[in-house]
Amino acid sequence: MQILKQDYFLQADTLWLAKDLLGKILVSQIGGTITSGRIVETEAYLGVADKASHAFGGRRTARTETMYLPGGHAYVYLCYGIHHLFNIVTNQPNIPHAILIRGLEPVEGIAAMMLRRKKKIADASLTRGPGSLAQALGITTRHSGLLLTETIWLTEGEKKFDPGLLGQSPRIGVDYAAEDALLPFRFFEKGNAFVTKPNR
DNA sequence: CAGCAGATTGACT
DNA sequence: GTCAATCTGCTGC
Repeated sequence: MQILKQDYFLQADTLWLAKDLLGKILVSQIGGTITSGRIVETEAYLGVADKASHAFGGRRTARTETMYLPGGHAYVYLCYGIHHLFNIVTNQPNIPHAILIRGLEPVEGIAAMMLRRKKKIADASLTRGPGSLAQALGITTRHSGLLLTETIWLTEGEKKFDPGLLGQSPRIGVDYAAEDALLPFRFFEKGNAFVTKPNR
């Protein structure tokens, strides 16, 4: 399977990238195990001008510093003190855009995912939601700042994403972002069980 | 330095 | 439907 190179993540249109990532495969090789899934839900965060972004207004902290790296790096942060949320840094250096991966359809290593998620049944909750899929793939904050080449990387999907199934909506959980909370920067595959609600 | 809210999830009423 | 879990970083005393 063709690995996506860093050039792909350096291009400037983060909204286009968020759409284009649907159908691509996210792979991790952590603890000697390969786990992977097909991306079915993303959200774009447009850096300094976006009130919902951690980098709004050019904010820099130890946590957000990785978003200022060139596209193609991982940005992982802890939410509510418990959940590790995986983002892909996009765009040129010092433009802190990122794309949050919110839903995955499992492809490889389902048994390993079930162990990590402490689940006896492989239902949609295995990799639905940003905290869930990061746990299933073994991704934590210690992977933040890694280039997406060896431990975590992306490949082209087996089949092309069907544009007729593209759904678009405001982002989830960003009500605090005032008028930017209404921006339709969430993209998903309509009707897919591994998309958080609303999924139509 | 205390208080609070957050790009969430899962357990429980 | 409600609510607790618990780390990061912002606000204000």
